[in-house]
Amino acid sequence: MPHELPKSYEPGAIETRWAEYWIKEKLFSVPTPPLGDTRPVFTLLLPPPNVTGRLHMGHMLNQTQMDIVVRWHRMRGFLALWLPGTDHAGIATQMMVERQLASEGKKRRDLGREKFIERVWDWKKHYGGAILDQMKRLGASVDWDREYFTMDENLSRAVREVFVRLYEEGLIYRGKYIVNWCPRCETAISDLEVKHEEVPGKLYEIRYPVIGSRESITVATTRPETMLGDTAVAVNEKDERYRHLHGKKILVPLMHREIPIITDELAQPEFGTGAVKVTPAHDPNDFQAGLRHNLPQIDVMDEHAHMNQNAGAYAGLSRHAARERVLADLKAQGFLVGETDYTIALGKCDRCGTVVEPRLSTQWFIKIKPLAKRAIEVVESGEITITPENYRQIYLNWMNNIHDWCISRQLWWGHRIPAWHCSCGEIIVAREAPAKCSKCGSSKPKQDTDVLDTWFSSGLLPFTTLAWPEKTRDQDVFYPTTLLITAYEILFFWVARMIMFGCHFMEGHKQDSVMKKASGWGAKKNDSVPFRQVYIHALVRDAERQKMSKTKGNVIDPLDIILRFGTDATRFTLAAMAAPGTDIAFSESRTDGYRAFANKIWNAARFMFMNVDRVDPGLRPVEHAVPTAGIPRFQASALEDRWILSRFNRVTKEVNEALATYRFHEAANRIYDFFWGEFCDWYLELIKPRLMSNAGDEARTACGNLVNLFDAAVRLLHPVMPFITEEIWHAIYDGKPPLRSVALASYPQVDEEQIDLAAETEMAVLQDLIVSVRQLRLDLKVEARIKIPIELFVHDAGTGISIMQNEEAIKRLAHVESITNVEEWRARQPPSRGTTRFDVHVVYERKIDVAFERGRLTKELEKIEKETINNRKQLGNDQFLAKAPPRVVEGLRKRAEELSVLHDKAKSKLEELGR
RNA sequence: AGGCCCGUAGCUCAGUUGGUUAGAGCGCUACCUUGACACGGUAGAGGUCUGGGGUUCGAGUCCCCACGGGCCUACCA
Repeated sequence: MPHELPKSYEPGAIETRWAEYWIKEKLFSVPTPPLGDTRPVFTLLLPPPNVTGRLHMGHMLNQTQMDIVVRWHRMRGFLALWLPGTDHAGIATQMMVERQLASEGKKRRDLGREKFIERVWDWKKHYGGAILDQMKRLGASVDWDREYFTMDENLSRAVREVFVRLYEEGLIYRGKYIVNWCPRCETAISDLEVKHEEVPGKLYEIRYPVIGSRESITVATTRPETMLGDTAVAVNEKDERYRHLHGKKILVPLMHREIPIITDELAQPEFGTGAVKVTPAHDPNDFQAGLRHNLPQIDVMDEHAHMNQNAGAYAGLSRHAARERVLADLKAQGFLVGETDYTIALGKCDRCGTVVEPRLSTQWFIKIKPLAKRAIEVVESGEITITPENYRQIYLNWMNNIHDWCISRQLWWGHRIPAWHCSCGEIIVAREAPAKCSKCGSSKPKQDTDVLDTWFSSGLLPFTTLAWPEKTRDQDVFYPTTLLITAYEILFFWVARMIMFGCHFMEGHKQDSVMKKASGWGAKKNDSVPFRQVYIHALVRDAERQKMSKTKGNVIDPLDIILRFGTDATRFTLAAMAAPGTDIAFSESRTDGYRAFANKIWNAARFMFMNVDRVDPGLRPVEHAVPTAGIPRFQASALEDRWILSRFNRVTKEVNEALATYRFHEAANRIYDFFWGEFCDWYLELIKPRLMSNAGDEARTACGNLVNLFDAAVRLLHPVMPFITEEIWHAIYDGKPPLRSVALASYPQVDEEQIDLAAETEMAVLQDLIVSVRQLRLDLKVEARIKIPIELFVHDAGTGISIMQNEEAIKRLAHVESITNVEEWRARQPPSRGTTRFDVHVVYERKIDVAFERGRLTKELEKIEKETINNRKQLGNDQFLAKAPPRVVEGLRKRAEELSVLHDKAKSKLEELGR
């Protein structure tokens, strides 16, 4: 038998099968389009997950949204390129391999740099692909032929090129500054990689004796151990209390070092004692003050944050131990004069949680202001739009306060800085290793040992993945990328840096003008931007709204959810909950509900096939390879046909609009309501008699409509639920589809001609009637099997005709034996119901529950009266009539009439009961 | 310190520019194995939209304050 679908919906088997098929068939591979191609183009760069990563809910949400958008564009005829790849993740990957080594009792230095890097590549080969394999399970429609890794040779070459150019332009410099240092990772990290945490601490007051006087000056500090490196004490010039001490010298307790008292704005009279110790080698503010006053920089710690020989007697102690010892000694010698509780914003390494140490060291930096300038302009001018809009301001605020970016890392794994140091002191920055020093001619310049911050290379991806610095056809077509969908967390890390680099290195770039225009970007002036739109997605929290974290143990594993409910249901959940700007509290009950939705679709399909196979086994939908409006071959004769066709078109319109504005939840909900609430609940029920009919072509036509409608609905849903729709779509064509995948079929578009307001209104009245009778039946506790007669009064001829024409449907769906037209008063006899269009009375011998019915009616009447009061108040208000739009006033007037009718009915029925 | 977001039915969430009667899923209640589906069908109960002011003809929606919850940015010791 054709069209066979298993009896029950089992997502697991279906999904793995299609996921493999899509990859095997290279369905989503996009070859370079030829010159003269006029198609619209859509490019999306996958935010590269870490090679060390495992799929989490954030990825899942991110990828679901991207896949929806990409599939939608592809089905609308766009040349849709989605570029996948992974990030080499310097610190994380190095940590991973170091851990592996540790289990063998080895350290990275035992192996040496080269061997270590070999190990990392080994590791990458074995475990690095995990997250991409997981992506494949999600059905992500990426172009696997273009998969990249940030350490690939071509991308590495581009990184060197960028570094050299920036250096030559004076935008990269090297210098000795205070940087954030992670003593565990043994590397510098950028400001962004430091996470601040408020912890209770103490503010210590230490007395420094003034030389040549009996006086002393008291400073406040949260880090007493750094006093060992103090080279001054600062007071504010305006502070009268210390005026007499200007120019005096003081003695650093414990170290017996003479240091000056300086006047500097660093010291604020209101805070603490108004005097502050200055430790240029251990605090960024003090560092700046030190430069202003030409103070010595005494570094008292080593790279592990242990005290060094400059710390005198404290050498060898950890910073924590040193603090204890220093405090004890100060106390013993009478220098510690106070300690108060104080909340400290402690900086910790984002990666490993170790307390970061501000450390004086020589690093490479990017002078960021010149790059930021253009990155601000393109957002301000709207060349790049950011959704939701509040992130635009956040971006601009950050950009306007940006600091230079430390890009060197003391790691082994990463892009090694293309600078060579000669013994003569010369530094040669070059694309390839120089044979000899350009200054002294020495033949052995050594390459800088540092590597670049991982974000340095990922910031280049929008163009380096398109062959930059070469100029290629791909670049002309696919750059700028169209959209970036990502998490707020990396707005600064990544998004901002891509914008800066893109605007800088792609300046003057022009996208293929025909394709640009076809894609809808004709009005955009700037093609140097890395993307035209940014969509920031929500954070996925657990059902209790808590942020998921490993330490809390509340992490929801998407693969586990997928295993239990299917990928389609999981995707649908995330889409349906993804209202822009709001976090998602993921709840399994929702996913469970959407699995039921998938099951509903499944069974509706089985029902369709059952009928098709009986009526016309060769029946196939009209092929829709090219975008067509509405459902052209749908033969709308009966009311329900016109109605469902209209509803389909309306929903199609809404879904397309929702997707265009990233309102994923709206798109998902529209489809859900349509498919279940309208198509299954009403349409299928209404056409059952015709499907079963033996008369002429009736069943054949009904089947034809059904198949064409179902096919269109499947295409409408496909971007959100790719697997079940693929399965059913192939089944519709009995395994011999006109295209290799529904993903290549066209996306439904609205045909305004097929929107039929009259049919929708007429249908609504019928639904009201059927529901009214059903309500009465339940109120009267009529047994389900029993059919009952109803008596009806209609208020207008149109309704009368409509009810007559659809008599059989009413009888069947409301379980009615006969319909008799009666006078109004009779139709209002309890038990009855009514709307402004009709009154219906149910003929049933059993007495109604008078008390219950009275209660119900009283409640109804109250509601009507309440609304009536409100309604009259408004209509009686001249201001309202004068100022409100006519549409609203008209609506209220119409409602007033309805209310009066409804009021009379309820009232008279109540009186009826009273008798 | 500055900024952002949230508080709507028992639970999880919608509610685009302020406009008529505030919605969905899950859960709950009653009835139903009607020939696709019990992962189902039919109907129902359940909300003074956190509280208090204000703007407006009109506020869940805009403004202010308070309370509660979350997040981000920041070099004040």
